[in-house]
Amino acid sequence: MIAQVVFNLPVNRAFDYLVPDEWVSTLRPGMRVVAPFGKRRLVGAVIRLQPASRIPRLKTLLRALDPRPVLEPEAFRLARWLAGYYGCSVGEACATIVPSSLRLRSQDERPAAARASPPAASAPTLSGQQGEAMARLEAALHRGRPATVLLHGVTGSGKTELYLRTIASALGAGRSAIVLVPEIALTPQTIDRFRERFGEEVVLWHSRLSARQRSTQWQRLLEGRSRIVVGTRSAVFAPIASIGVIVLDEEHDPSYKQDQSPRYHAREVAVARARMSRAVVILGSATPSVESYYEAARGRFQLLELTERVQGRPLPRVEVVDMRQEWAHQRRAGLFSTRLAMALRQVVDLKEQAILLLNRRGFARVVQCQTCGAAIRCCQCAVPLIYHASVRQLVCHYCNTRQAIPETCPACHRGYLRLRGSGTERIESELHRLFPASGIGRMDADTTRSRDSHRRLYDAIKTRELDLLVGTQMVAKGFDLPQVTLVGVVSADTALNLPDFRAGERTFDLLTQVAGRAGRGDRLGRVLIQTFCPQHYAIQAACRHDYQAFYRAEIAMRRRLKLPPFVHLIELTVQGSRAERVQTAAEALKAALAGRARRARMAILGPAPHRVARLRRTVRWHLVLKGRSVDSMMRVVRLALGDARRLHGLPVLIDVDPL
DNA sequence: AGCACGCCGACT
DNA sequence: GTCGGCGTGCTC
Repeated sequence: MIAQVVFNLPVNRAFDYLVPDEWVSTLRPGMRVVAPFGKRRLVGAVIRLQPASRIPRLKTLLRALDPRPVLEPEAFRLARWLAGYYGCSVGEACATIVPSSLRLRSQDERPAAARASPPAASAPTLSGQQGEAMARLEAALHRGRPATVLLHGVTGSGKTELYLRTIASALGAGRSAIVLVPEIALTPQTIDRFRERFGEEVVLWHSRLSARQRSTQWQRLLEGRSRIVVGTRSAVFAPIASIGVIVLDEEHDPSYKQDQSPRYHAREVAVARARMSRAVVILGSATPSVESYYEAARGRFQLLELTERVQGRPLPRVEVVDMRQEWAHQRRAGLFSTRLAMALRQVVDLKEQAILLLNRRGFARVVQCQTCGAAIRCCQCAVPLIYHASVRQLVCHYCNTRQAIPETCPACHRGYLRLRGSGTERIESELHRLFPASGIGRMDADTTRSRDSHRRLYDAIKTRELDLLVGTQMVAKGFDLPQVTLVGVVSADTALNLPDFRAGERTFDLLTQVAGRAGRGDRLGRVLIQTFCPQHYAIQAACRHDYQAFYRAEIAMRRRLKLPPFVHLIELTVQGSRAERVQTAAEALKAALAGRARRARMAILGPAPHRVARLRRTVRWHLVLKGRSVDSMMRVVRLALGDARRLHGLPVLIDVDPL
């Protein structure tokens, strides 16, 4: 017998192996095996068994890793879809679904224990609006056809309660559920609510589980002891049968997109998987992605809107501080406008709490020579180094290499270096200067490196150990802090001015989320947004808590510029060590695609140097393809790149629907 | 991806 | 005359 095996390699082919006689009767497609491959031994997945092969001299499989298939036929279908849509090999797709560190512990499989659906412990009564939405969700769930529902509800409108009830209903019908959250550490409250309601039925599933934890969870799912998976994006692949519902909470969150190959989006995978299992996808958000809202507007997704807040608490008052005027009057651009400084003073005097947002870490963004104007850049990446006062070093935010600040300018050897531009560390030190008696904390990637550090900071605010918290976007998410009465956005322009067509969407989302942190207690919250572009629609709409206004302006811009959701983009990046070779390959890639561009109805933009043109000494050029159909564009890409995804010997990275 | 083979430049 | 750079091609 011959086994066709795929490997976790950028080679979209299966390889044939002889199956040792001893396991002819036990080997099944979907099991992982160890196979000799050139001089190496690799773990691969058996995709097919057949009597013969066209390959003359076959090698023999070394051993099987699994007593039973870890990839069910449904998982294979998902793997094929993943490979087809995102342009990876079937082997890479299989490895994404079943990380090979995964081991099954025991061999016996007991049938799933029949259970009564759990008691709906302390389920609050629904508002009228929630009730109507619930009826629609029930209907969608029991129709037995795949569907996607976009649940658009302002913060505090009770989306989680609807997830819980839909899942209870699915369990009652003998089906299971997957709940995706952007990040475990940032959503402890959501997870607690699932635990409270469903207890042992819930397993946590995320990429940082140890091999042991993962195998325990796997076992629980396999035995049917747990039928709800809660986890981050990789949980969309959780090995769970007869799915009834897949929830994506905060569906607009960019962390649902994987940043390494295959660069899948959990939302797209969820929709594809739901289609295969006739399940319902619930996309929940207060600020839906433009893509999802557009799908809802054209009727591909069902739209459920929750406009009322459950406890009827008013949304906070949001004010824009026009920094242009501040500049005109003060003849300087301080970190805090007069209005923000006064508001902070008031918070401190009244012994309330405030959160400050600045979406940049470090102390100074640029270290620039006063004489020749050169900024100090990373020697491996084409980006300026960021000064971190906490470690007194210059840090590259791309490759993380560090160095001390030189005495004089390394370019002209004369100039005096100046720190320009602000990050969270500078805000923190400014707060210490202004409010020496207050407890001041900082929350960013640098202070939340260790395990639990996020929770510790959160607890410190909750217990009033801290009065003022400054941080990057992570302060905008998930917190429920009743004593916070003021939220200050130090600069709304940092997100707005990114060279990215989603800048407006990011800004609206960020401002809406952070505004939701103010006034969750009895006192009315106040939000101050500092900006040099007070008229921008994203800022204006965020001030009025008006998603519709934002969406109308944004979708008009997307339509006019032919951007997603009106087209799909595919980004192709060529990398290599030698600049000329990379550029030549990128141009050759364009030429290879150009001949078929018209038939695939796609436009080719570039080639151009990548936004970060050099990363860890690797030069990068990219092309962007624009077209209505990913399938037809990917067909052309596959023809141009061949099986190995290389051009002129250089690897080409494929990013479908880049963020 | 990794590994070998092969073909041209600077060293003992 | 060899060591080693990377460009090319293959792995059942």
